[in-house]
Amino acid sequence: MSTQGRGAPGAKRIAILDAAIRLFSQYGYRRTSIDDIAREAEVAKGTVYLSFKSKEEIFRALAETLCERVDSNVADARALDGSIAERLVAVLEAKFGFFFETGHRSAHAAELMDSKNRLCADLFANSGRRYLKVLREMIDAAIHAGELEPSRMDLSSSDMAAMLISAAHGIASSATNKAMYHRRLREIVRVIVAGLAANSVSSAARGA
Amino acid sequence: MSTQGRGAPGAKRIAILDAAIRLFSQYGYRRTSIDDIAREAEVAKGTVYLSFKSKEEIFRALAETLCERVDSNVADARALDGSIAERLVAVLEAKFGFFFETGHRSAHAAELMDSKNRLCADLFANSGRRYLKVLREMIDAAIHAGELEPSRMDLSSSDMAAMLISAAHGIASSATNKAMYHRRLREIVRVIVAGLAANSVSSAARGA
Amino acid sequence: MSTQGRGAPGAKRIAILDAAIRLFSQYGYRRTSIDDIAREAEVAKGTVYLSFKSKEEIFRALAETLCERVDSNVADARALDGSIAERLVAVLEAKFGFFFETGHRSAHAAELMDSKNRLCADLFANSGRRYLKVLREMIDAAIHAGELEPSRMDLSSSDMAAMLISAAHGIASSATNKAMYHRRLREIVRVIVAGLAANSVSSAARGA
Amino acid sequence: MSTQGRGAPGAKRIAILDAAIRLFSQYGYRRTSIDDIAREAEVAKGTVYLSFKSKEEIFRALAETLCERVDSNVADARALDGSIAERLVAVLEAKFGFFFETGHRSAHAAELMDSKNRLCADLFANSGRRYLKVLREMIDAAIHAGELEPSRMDLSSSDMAAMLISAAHGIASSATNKAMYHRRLREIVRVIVAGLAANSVSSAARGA
DNA sequence: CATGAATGAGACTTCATTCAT
DNA sequence: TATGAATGAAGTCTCATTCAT
Repeated sequence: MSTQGRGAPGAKRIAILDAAIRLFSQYGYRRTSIDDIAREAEVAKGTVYLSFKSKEEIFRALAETLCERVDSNVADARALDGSIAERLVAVLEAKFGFFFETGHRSAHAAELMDSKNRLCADLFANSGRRYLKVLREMIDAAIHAGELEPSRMDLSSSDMAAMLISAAHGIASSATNKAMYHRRLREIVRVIVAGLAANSVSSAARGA
Repeated sequence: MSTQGRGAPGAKRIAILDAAIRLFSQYGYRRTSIDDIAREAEVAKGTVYLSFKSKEEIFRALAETLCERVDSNVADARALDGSIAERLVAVLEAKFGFFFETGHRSAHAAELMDSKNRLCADLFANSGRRYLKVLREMIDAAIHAGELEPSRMDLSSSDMAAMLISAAHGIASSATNKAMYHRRLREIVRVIVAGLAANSVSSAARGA
Repeated sequence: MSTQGRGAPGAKRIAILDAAIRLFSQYGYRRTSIDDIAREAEVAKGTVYLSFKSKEEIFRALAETLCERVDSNVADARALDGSIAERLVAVLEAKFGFFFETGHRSAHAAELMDSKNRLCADLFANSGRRYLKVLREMIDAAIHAGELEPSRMDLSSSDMAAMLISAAHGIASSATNKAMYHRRLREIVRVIVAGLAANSVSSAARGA
Repeated sequence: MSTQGRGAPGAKRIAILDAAIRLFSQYGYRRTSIDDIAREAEVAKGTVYLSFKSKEEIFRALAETLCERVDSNVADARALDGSIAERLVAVLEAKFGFFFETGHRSAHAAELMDSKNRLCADLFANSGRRYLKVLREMIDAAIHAGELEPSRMDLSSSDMAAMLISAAHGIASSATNKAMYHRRLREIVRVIVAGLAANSVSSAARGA
């Protein structure tokens, strides 16, 4: 703390955000006190209030950072090559993978991105809308390319997108580490794609 | 002394649990105070401590009650007739439907059944294991009956069971009311069943 | 504290108010912490919040009590006999005498009744209006009785009432104990009455 | 190093004092933070501590300045011509008029000159003594000149001086602007002078 | 059994003061 | 001389838990 001096501007702010995401993830928002955050960030309690007006604002800042990173990850993932299933997995993982960033699924990570969260409902609602659009466009493209045909099950591309999001979300709740999450996500996406493939007689379904 | 005996023994206890589940669902565990619960249950604050040693114990008792009800619901649902997809939907809804019991998804209902919850991890772990077994048995039966063939996608019946649970869980997070939940659950179960059907050429896939 | 048990209902509330008025008088509102009040009242900090929702509410309750007592004192004083000067002194002392109730003028007592105080401006404004009316009525009666004639100095009975209030207020600021206050108040009232007597040739002015 | 020397030495100190008196007057001592003062003075917070050792010292410096200005104003006022009443009004206004310097009575100006203020009790005590002496000398001169005769009401010239001070002080508490203050001060001084005139049969009292 | 007044640890936030640059 | 980031004591308020009645 003393060693960095005026080192990087905003270094303290970042240290505080880092500490906050660690603690919020592990203990939840309410169980994490400003004192805890300050101690973890190795700054004084008052220092926290130089960068953030309130505890809620720390949360919002975290949420913003998260949304930005997710948007960026999603854009990268979307540009990858591969089968529609592979690409969907990549894009879904880009959004939900951060749950496991610290190595294993953190008990309260979900709280951070709970779209019902009153502290940043607007933020996540916007991010969610953008994301849904991305998925829908990918699915529409795959429909045109003859890879998918959700209408066979009376589903629109929006329905399918929502289904994939729910599935990825649900898996994040039960997986305990990134590898497990990745495997299960791949499995369910493959199954859903198989279920909604253009003619399920082809490809994976038939195996031949 | 005067009021006692009037109701069934444990009437107060039940009133407290009822109040607690209402309040926890709506406001969350931390934001609900013992005072709130006592007021909602129309007993004195001290009375709460006659039935429960601590706030955490109220939570555990609630969790136990919930698990029992889920077990009972699941047993009922399992006895129903119908296609494998229909029966799976019924059994999944028996477990996750309580999210919407009050009419619409309560903001904090998930918290109550978060298997990561330190307050009753053991409880939910056991309940979850029992439930997984039920699903696996249903799936195994369907495999024997030639309705399902998850191995075609390199999945065991356990894998498929876990996949369905994740899917149901994920949908509960995004649906906002029971009707929406039911529709989406049916959709994803049908898609998964289609993807893992014995020969996907048959049934839903082919339509014949 | 333990000895009074359920003794008098509201006993704690009164103890807290007593402590508060002592401390506010001596140290001022801002310099007195809730902890101080609780310690002085010999209750726990939380106990204070059973009777009062906030520190401001303690202040308001104090102000209300004060206003009521002043109103009552004023009504009593008004009923007394004596010369107009004597009766005015009594009525003025009924309102401003509490400054010295604890024996000597408390450093911050004025703050409690500062009509500019945002915490109870309404309270004091009303009390002040009632009080001004009382004085005006007394003065009007004395004018009709031929004892006073403020119009000789181009003053209305309202002007004279305001003048007396200011005088009493100003004296309260400089006197250091009740005896001194009483003496000075009598002096200035006698002088003002002399200055505004019906014909200043008479009575006190002439001495004959 | 670069900016220094640009202004007069002590320019910053004066800017800080100016800012402080503005803010203390408007918000009171406790509600005004060093940050506020620094911002209002357009210097950095640390700079405040180059000129003043503590917040209290700012207050003391302000009080000193105020006392000096009052002394100077009083000396000027004393030199004016006019009746004894007019001269007393001028001298009283010289001391108490600053309450309204900003146009209207500032909510917390009184706090600055509260003689009970522990931060500068000595300062104000001395200033007060000097001021009392001035008034007493004026009154003594008027007594010799046959204009006043407080002894008729058993008052010394000191008593009369204290009475005038209290009156002026009390009026400052109730007046809301300079015009109102001036009018009321004139009224009460005229009444007091009438009450203590050499022979109240004369002058204003008789009108003839 | 039932009550609710009482407790006190602990939460969030403010702000006078210091100090490395 | 000037800066402003950093500090931490202190303040207001909440709430799980206890206990005398």
